[in-house]
Amino acid sequence: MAVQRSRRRIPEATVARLPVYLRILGEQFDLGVGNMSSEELADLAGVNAAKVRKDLSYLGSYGTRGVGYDVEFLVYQIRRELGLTHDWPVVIVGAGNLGQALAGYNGFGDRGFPVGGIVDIDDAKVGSVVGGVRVRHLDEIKQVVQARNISIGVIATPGAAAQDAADSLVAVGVTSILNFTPTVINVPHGISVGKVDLAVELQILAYHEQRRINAAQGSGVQSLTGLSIPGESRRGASA
Amino acid sequence: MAVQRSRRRIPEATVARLPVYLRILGEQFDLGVGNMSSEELADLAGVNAAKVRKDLSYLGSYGTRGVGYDVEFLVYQIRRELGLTHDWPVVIVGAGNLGQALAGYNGFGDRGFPVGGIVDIDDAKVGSVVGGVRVRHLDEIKQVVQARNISIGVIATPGAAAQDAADSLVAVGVTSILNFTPTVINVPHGISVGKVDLAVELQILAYHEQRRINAAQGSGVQSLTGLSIPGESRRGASA
DNA sequence: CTGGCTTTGTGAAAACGTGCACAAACGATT
DNA sequence: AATCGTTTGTGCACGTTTTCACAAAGCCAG
Repeated sequence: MAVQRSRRRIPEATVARLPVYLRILGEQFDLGVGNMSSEELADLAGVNAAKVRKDLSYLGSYGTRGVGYDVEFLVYQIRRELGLTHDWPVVIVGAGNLGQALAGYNGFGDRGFPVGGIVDIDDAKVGSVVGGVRVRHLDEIKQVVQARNISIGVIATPGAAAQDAADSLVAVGVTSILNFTPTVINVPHGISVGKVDLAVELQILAYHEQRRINAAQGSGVQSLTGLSIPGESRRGASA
Repeated sequence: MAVQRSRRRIPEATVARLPVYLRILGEQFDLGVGNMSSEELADLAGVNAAKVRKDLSYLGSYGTRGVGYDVEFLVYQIRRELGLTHDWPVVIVGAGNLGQALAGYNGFGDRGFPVGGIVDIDDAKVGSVVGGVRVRHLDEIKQVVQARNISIGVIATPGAAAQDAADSLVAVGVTSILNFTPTVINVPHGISVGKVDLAVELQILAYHEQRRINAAQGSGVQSLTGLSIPGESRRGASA
C-alpha cells in the first residue's frame, strides 16, 4: 500500500470548488434530501460529474457505489477538511465604502466568518458602528486581533494604503489576508493571500464582449459551430 | 506587416492577468516611467518574468530586445485587446446592501464601468438615489438597458433571486453577467458569466489556516512522511 | 564594424487540470 | 446465490498553463 507522501494535499482547483459543493449540500440537507449522486450534485454546481467524484475522492471514499453520497456526512467531511468546524472571526481594515458594506453584509457571518473587528486610520470614522461593530483605530489592531484570536484579515482600504494595511496585519500575527484592493501586496513567505478585484472581473467580461463584437463583424456565418463560445472565467457557469 | 489581424485566441489565464499588467503600467506611466522590462513588470505583478513575456506575446511583438517595453504603447495595446477603448456601462440588479456598495464604489466608474442603472424589485427602494443613480423598478430594466446600450449586468440580489435576475438580464439582451451571489445561475449558451463569492474566498483561506495548524501540530521535524491528523481516518491507496 | 551586454520571443519540457470510460462495489430482486 | 441496474473511484489520454532555456535582436562603447 502506498501511503500518501506528506499530508494528502488537495489541489487548489478542488479547494476552490469544495465550498460550492458544501453550500449546495447544505441547502439540499435543509430541504430534507438525505442522499445525492455525483451527477445530481454536478448539475446543481454546474460542473462535470466526473469532476465532482474526483474532487470528493480527495476527502476519502465516502460514497456508496450504486447509491451515492450521504448528504449530512459529506457536509461534515467537507466542513472538517476546509476547517469550518468552528468560526473564523475576521478583522476588516478600512471602514470606507467597501469596508462598511462588507461589515454589513450578512453573508460573512452567516457562513462562519463573523466580523470580529474593524479598524480605520481616520479618526473621523473611529467610534462609528457598522454592522454592529464599533470602528476602532488602526493603532488598536493588535488588541482587536488578540482579543478574539483572529487569524484572517480583510483589506478594504484605498489601493494606496493596501501594503501598509498588509504590513500591519502581518505584524500583529494575522496569517491569511483577503485583499479587495487592486494593488498587489507583498507578504512574507508563509502568509496566504486571496484577492478579489471587482474591476478585473469586469474587464474579463469586457474582453468577451469585445470578442463577441469582433466575431460578429468578422464573419456572419460561423456562429453555429463552437466558435464563439466564450468559455467562462474561472468560476462561472455557462450553458 | 499584417500582424495581429486575425483574432487569435488569448488563453483565459492570460486574459485574467492582462488587467493586472494594465493597472501597473498605467500607474508607472503616471509616475513618468517610459519603459519597462518584463522582469520589472513581473516583480510588480507578483509573477514570473517568462510568464509576462508569453502573456504579452499574445498581443504581438511589442517589446524591444535589450530594452524592454514602451509603457504607453503597451497600455494602449492591452486596452485595445481587452476592449477598454470605450466605457462599458453596467446595470446593477439589486439595491440592497451589496448593490448600494457597488453603486457607490468609485473603482467601477474609474476603470471604465460606470453604473448605467440600478434596479430592484422592492418598491420601497425604487426612487432612492445611490451612487448618483436613481433606483428604478425591475420592470423598467428594458428601458434602462436600452437607453444606454448596456451589455453587462451585475447581480447583487439575495441568492434566492439570482436566477430570476439572470433571466431578466438575458431577456433584455445583456450578454455578460457578473454574479455576486453564492448561487450558481444557468444561462443560455453564448452568455458569459463571471462569479465573485466573498464567502468562498474566505473558505479557501480557512482551508490554508487549517492546514497550517495541522502541519504545526502534526510534527515539528518531518515534513515528508505521512502525518497523523487529529481525527483523521484511514485512507489507503489501492491499485 | 566588432564585441559585449541586455532583454525579448518562443520552442520544448514539465506540471497541472479535465473528462472519458470502465471495472469494482453495492442494493435490490428473485 | 445469482443476476441486474446503478453509481462510485480512478487509470488514462488529452488539453491547458507554467517554467525553462537559449537563439535572435537590439543598444552601446570603443
